[in-house]
Amino acid sequence: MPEATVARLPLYLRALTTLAERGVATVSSEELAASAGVNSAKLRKDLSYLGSYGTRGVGYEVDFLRHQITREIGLTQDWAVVIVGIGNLGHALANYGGFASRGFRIAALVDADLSRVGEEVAGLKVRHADELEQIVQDLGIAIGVVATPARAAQLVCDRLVAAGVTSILNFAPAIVQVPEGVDLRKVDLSTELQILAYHEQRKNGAALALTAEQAAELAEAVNG
Amino acid sequence: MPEATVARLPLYLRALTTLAERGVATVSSEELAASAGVNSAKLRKDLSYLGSYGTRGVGYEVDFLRHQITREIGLTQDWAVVIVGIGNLGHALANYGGFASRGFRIAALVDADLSRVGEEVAGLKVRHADELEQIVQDLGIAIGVVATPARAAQLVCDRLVAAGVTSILNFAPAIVQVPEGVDLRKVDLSTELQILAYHEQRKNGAALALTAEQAAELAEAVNG
DNA sequence: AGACGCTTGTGAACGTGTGCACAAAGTTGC
DNA sequence: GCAACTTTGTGCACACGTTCACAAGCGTCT
Repeated sequence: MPEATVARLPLYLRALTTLAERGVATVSSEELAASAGVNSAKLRKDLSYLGSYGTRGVGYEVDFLRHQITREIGLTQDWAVVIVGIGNLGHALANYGGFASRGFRIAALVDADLSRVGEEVAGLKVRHADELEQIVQDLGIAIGVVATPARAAQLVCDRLVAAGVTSILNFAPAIVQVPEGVDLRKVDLSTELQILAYHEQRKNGAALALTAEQAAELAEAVNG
Repeated sequence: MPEATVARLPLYLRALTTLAERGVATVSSEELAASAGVNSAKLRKDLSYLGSYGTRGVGYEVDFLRHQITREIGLTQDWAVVIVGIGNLGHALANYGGFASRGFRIAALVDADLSRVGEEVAGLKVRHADELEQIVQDLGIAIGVVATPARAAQLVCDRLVAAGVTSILNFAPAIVQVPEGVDLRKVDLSTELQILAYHEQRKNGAALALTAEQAAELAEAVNG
C-alpha cells in the first residue's frame, strides 16, 4: 500500500466516524471525498487498496468501511504508548482525550526531572527516566512519544530503541537518527509555521505585484 | 520553488543553526545533508533554488546560507500569531519557546470559555473569543493557530478568515474547509500515531511470518 | 426481462519528486 | 602556472503520486 494512502486512511476514518455519528448508513465516494477534503478519484483508488468494499451504483456502507479501515490500520488491538518528557507539551499529550478512543492507551509517563517524578498527570504517576527500559519491557510498549527538550531527544530515542520500541513520534525540535527498522515520525510546530510564513510572504509579494500592475493599468488609463 | 523543497528549508535552517552554535564556519553538502537526515544531491538541488550560494571545492558558508534561507522563508520580519483555544495544547503552544527565536511572536491568546478569560498565560492575558475579529485587525495578524476542540474548529477558522487571517495552523482533530487563497496546514496527533500503528502492525505481521517460516524450517529439520 | 441511471474500480496520461552521475568550477600544493 | 583534488550545480532517468476518463457492475423502474 502506498505511503500516501496510509497517511490518508486516518482522515477517511475520521470522516466516516463523523458520518456514522450523524446516522448516515451509506456514502458515495464523491460525498466522502468532499468531507475528507480530497479528490474523489483519489479516494476510490485509496479504498481500492483495501479491497472492493463499495457497491457500484450505491456507494460504501459507512460502518463496514469504517471497520475495514480500522482493521487495516491495526486499531482493533490497543497500543500501549509511553510519553517521555512531561513538560507543557507532555502534559497536553497525556491529557489529550483523542488517543483512547482511537486504540491508543497511554501506559506510562516518564521524565528526567526529579521534581516532576511522582506527580500525577492524567491519572498516571510520572516515573523517572532511569526506569524507562524496565517500563518499556514490562508493559510491552512498541510506540514511544518524545516530548523532551531538543538536546535530550537523541538520547531518549536511542534508549527507547534499545529497550525495544520500534515506532517513535518525535515532538522535540531536533533531528534524530534511528536505526533501520524503526519508524520515526516527527511533528514540528515551528517548521509548520515556517512553511506558512513562506507562503504568506509570497502572498504579500503577489499582492504588491498586483498592486503595481494595477498601478500600471491605472497610469495607462490616465495617460492613454 | 517546489513545495517539497519549501518543507525542507526549515530543516536545513535548524541544522545550520546548530552548526553555527558549534562555531562551524563552512559546511559541505554532504555534511549538512547528514545532519539534516537527507540525501546530499537533494540538499544541493534544494539549495540551488535559492541561488548559487555554494563554493565548489569548499562548500557553503554557514552564516551566509542561514541568512539566505531565513530571508527566503520570510523570517526576517516577525509574524504576529494568535492562538485560539487555551486548553492543554494551547497552553503548551503559548509557552513553547521555539517560536520567538524563529520570527514568530505570539500576539494574543483567545478562548471561548469565560472561566479562562483574564487568566495570564505566558505573559499574556487570555481574551474572549468575541474579541477575535477586533484583535486580528488591530494587531495585523496574518497567522492563526487553532487549538480548540474539534467541534469549534470550523467556526473559528471561518471567523479568522473573515477577519483577515490568510494562514492557519490547525491542531484540532477536525477536517476544516477554507476558501481559496487561505493556507491551511494541520497537525494531527492521533493521525500520526495511526500511521505508526499501521507500520507497527505490518512489522509484527512480518515477524510472525518469519516465525512461521522458522517453524517450517524447524519442522523440516526434525522430520527430514 | 430489459433499459436506464448511477457509482465504483482502474487503465493510462500527466506531473512532481528523487537520486545518480558527471561536467564545471573552485582550491590547494608544488 | 599547472596538476590533482574537492565539491557544487544540474541533466537525465526513474519512481511515486495524482487526476482524468470510462468500462464494468449494480440497483431501479417500467
